[in-house]
Amino acid sequence: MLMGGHDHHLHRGDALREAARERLTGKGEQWTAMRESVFASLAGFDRPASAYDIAEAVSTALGRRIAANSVYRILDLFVASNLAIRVESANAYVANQHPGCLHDCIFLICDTCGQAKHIDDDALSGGVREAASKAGFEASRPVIEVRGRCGDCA
Amino acid sequence: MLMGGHDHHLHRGDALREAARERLTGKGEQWTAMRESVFASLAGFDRPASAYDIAEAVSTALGRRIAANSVYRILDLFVASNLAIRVESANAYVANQHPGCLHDCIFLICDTCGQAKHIDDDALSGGVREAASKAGFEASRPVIEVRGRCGDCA
DNA sequence: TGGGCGATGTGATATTGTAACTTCGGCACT
DNA sequence: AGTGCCGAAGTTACAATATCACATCGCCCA
Repeated sequence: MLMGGHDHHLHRGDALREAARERLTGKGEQWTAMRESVFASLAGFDRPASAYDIAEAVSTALGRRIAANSVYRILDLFVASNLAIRVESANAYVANQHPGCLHDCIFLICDTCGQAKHIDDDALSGGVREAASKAGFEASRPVIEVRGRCGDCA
Repeated sequence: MLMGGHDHHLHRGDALREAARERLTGKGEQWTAMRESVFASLAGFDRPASAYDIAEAVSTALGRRIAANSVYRILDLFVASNLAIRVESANAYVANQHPGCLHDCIFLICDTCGQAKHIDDDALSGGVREAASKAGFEASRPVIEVRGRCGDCA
């Protein structure tokens, strides 16, 4: 799972949830039961999940109906806090595996199975930022995604 | 408007429409009045336009109601034929200024004014494809977009 | 005790995207 | 001319995604 000699702060399961909690509380935000549920649900998917997917999963987990807009609120917070990343070309979200580090991530999304692989390549993303800058553009959020077919589905 | 010594096949107005027509007919597809209207409308926007924006513009231009799903059908065809490109992070479309050439384009989308600037950088997009390939992924459609603030809005 | 405030609940609605089926119009063949 | 085919476009319905406005709850604290 490790890419390109990049081995810091990669979390799973409880450790990931704990890292997320620390990250959020470190920014002065609360780590509530609802937020924990949403994060756990998001992290439990093996592919990008829509807000509605998450709403349904959380509803099942908690045994009561959670509306999508509550999930959106929390996802927006997560994205702003780098706990989650929005996959634009899939209208969906994934949990960030290393919430403490800022990266412009690159996603490889399989059109066949729907799985998304996350890679970091600071040279590439830096190049994109630089190209934007050269065009007189102040880049705040690069979106680099590749649609195609993953190795398993090839 | 020209970027990086890239000066081929850049069209505007009637010339662009003509290039689009040739491209489409060259692929064995028809260039109908409806498709021409949709293309003209799309090309007339100075920023990415949603299918509904286009449906409304075409409806006004033709004096009768055109449903969004008709526009979607045509936009899908345009995208498949490289006459238009979908801006994933904006759920919108732009006309391709040089429909004859295949590029993995890069869009700089201003969060303030909504304008999108199109740049080509084959080194960058090639790097993205290569990175995907190294990860065992068969890239069919890279999506490289940068959200931020344009020079005019800075 | 009650006022402020952030988080969440709730209902409504807007926007974006698809599906299924019908109708239209040209074209080839008879 | 009549007939059948086929792609384009029309029409209706619906699904999926996203936002808005406002009510409520719990907590801190003045």
